[in-house]
Amino acid sequence: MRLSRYFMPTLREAPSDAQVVSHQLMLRAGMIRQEAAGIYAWLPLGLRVLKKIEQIVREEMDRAGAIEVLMPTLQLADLWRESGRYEDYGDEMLRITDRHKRDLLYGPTAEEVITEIFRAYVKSYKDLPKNLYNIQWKFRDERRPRFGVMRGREFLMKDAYSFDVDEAAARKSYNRMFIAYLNTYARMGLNVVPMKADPGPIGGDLSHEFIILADTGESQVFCHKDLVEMGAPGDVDWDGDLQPLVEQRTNLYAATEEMHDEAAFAQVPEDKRLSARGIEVGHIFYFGEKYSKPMKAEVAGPDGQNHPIHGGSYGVGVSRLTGAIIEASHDEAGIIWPDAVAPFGVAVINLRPGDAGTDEVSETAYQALIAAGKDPLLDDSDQRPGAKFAAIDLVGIPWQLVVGPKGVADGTVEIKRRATGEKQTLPLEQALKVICA
RNA sequence: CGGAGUGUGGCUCAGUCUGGUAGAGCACCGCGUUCGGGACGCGGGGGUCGCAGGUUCGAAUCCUGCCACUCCGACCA
Repeated sequence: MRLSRYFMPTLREAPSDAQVVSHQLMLRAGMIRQEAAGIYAWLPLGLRVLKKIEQIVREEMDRAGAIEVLMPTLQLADLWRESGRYEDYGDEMLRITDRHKRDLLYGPTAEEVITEIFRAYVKSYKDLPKNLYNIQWKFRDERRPRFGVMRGREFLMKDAYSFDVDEAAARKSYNRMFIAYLNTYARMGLNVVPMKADPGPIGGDLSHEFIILADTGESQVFCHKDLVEMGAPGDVDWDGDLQPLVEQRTNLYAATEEMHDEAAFAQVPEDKRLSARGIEVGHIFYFGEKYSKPMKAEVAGPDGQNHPIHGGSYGVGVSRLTGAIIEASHDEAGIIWPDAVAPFGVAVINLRPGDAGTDEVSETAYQALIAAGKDPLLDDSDQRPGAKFAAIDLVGIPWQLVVGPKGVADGTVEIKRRATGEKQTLPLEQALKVICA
């Protein structure tokens, strides 16, 4: 992409509405524009990041055996009356009436819809297990939206739903998602810690929040240090026994403030106790027959009788992650994108557009990087060098390849790694090798 | 939903107390000098001062009502 033809409206100063750093940086980098409280338009740069995060989530869901569907944003109120949640959900649910005076709602989640779909087609235990997910916009009319896209009213969520014949089978489905989540966040360059969450009315131990550690996180969290460094399992035998991998994590102490047990935390060796700030970026739970019973999602068992299925649901806040990653990765100059989610892989900065030498070298570099699949942004804009450096630092592109008249005269370019600030002056061929390594 | 605050060009803000021709910086347009970490000079364009009433000869400014947004708290991908 050539910056001169792109739409990347960066701001020198953050709008005063924005208080948290990720929100300020997203506005300054021209990623989003607020249209109403908790409702945002995604501008080209923001959309690129959002799509990359979404794609990572999708790939890891697919790898773990989940199947993608797409459910509507608008749902029938009658379905929610059936599950008993229509009245319970309260003012957070955005209720809509169509021209026929039919009650609709903008989905805050999709247990009802997916259960309706499932029960229409699946009738036998032989068809289980199944895990269906979608990545769709949700709306929750929060009392107080804040923190930019981290607590918007409209947000993009991946929500997966598992269907199993009994609790033991549901636990296996749960474990697959548990591992898939670890892999998902690791690919985004995040340190994530699964923490025991309030299981709600169902009880049991099958509910975890996935928390990334960031100094500006909104909740206080406590955990065993080893969890942070443990890394992700990667590809595993998804049909095998995942319980040991899960227990390797759940056996170590980890809890958010609400679930914190000071006595249990005191059992953790002192040098392993970590008390930090965190942001919730995922939540998984098993809810048994909560929806299948009232909504009659049943399959025939080997005994020939119908049994309600055992369900679980698994959420990832996709739009929230854009903000959360920034909270975890930024400096005074701006955003520092992990390579996997960066809007562009590298910025080629032509310091003197119109100069035959810099134009030629920039163009050569740009074409080579396109060919290498590095998705480059060519800054061919007519601005002073300082402004260009500041803008590219701000938007957080992982690599900068700087083409200036001085370098062209000695046959070199400068490359800079955004995360470390490390600079190298090299002939173009070598610079490209370093970036493409 | 309780408490606090803010609405003035695209962005940051001054002006409001004490009513009297709407301002600055950044951004934008033109010309010139510049050009390796957010340059400088000269000239220019752009604002129903959140909305609606009211007071007044006269309202960004005072009064009333409403709306929007932000922050703190209780609740949440």
